[in-house]
Amino acid sequence: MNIPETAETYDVTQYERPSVTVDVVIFSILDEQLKVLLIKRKIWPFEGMWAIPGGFVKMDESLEDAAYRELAEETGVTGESVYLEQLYTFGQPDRDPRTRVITVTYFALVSADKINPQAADDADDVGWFSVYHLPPLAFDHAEILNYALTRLRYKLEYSAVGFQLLPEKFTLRELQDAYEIILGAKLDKGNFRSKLRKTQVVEMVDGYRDTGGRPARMYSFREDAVAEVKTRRLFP
Amino acid sequence: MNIPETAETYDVTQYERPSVTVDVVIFSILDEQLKVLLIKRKIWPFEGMWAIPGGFVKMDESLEDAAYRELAEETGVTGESVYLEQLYTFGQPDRDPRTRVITVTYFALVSADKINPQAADDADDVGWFSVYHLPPLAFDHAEILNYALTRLRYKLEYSAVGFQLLPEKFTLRELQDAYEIILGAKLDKGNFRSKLRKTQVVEMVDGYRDTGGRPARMYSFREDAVAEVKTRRLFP
DNA sequence: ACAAAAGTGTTGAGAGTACACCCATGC
DNA sequence: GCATGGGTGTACTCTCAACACTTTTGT
Repeated sequence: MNIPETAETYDVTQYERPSVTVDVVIFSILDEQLKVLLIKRKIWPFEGMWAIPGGFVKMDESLEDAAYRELAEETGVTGESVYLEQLYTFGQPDRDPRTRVITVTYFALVSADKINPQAADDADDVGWFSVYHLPPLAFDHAEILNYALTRLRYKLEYSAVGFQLLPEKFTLRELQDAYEIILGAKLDKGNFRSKLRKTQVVEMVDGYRDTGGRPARMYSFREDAVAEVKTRRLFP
Repeated sequence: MNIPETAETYDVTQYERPSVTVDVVIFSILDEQLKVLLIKRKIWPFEGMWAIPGGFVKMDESLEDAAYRELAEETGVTGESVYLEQLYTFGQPDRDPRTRVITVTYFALVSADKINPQAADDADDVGWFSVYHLPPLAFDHAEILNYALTRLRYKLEYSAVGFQLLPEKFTLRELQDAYEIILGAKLDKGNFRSKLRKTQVVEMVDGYRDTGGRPARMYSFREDAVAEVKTRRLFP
């Protein structure tokens, strides 16, 4: 071709097109561990290996709709009761041996009590894995998962997305446990609670949870709360 | 079709594919203002309107390579002397009237002294616009630009990307000016400098710049510096 | 000497952190 | 009573932010 390389001068429909998929890294807290949902591939390539759930974007659906669709197909969770955020787009030319596939990845936080396991076609082919004990993954999915985990931890530190992993009502200890599980570090109980009070992101609701000792008050997340903290500036 | 909706069971090559483009929001500081590079469209749709530079992703190049290519085509700037970061992927089904086009957007920071204007084909069709006085933009490019600006400001507050907008050697006043221009706020000279000293991201180099008063020492960015600040946590 | 811009120091308020202490329940 | 876990308070340290001050040049 001796037409200048300014793309826009071509007929857009003539271009060779890559495939586009949406992959969703679904996190939840199960058995006191941060887990991620994986599905076992049944076909070539990477047959029999575990992979992040995903699928092709339909021509008339938005990327976000496609992500919600994948989420619903695998967990049975629908609507706005989940946190869903676009993560990154991976597009190395050789990441899929079949053809050029560009994948737009999302990450989702789902509370364990909302998951509907029978939604998935076949139990044997769907599994929740601890993020610390992952099987070998298909494609570049290990890289994607690693990226998602980094983002989750980062996000957790300056916003209140952690609540999305808990049921409607929870105790402060349960909330702190969730944070400790994800961050992989112990937090100070007193400081955790005092800051929580100052930010006013939770409110006390009726009911107590029986534990080994004194019963714990139940709390719920305040929808109207400003759930972001002012970021510490590098330069003042 | 009565095959289950699990995408992977189909032949991947049979799927109808969207077009994929890469758009690059290129920022620089010119005339003491934060400016963005736009190009005037010559063809339908949005003929004659200004747009963010971009083009189709070739089948054998990575997304990042495509972004670097666009950057080089419009500014003449090549290699690692620019800051380039993936921003977000926009894919509303109706964002381009011609066909389904999914665009992976990047944002770039280029120092004014590196820009090579004659690289662009035609001067009339390329322009630097203040981010505060933008013309109407094609497609959803206003939304993209707005998103890029938010990210730039955000990024600036907790990392040292601001240096990418300055020449190799600069005075601390020039650095502070750059920050003030982008953030749209006055900063305290003393605090700016003392924090800069603590973070050790710049080092004094030979030479002085003549100003109205006492000559200013020249500084340069330290490549080995840790240019990220610990983010303030929502919960301790 | 004075203006102009570079460059440094001080100080009070508020955030971060470690840790100790009190409270309510079951056995 | 005592073990267990819930819940609060205190005191020290460090960062943040406003502002005053000193230094070096040109005219």
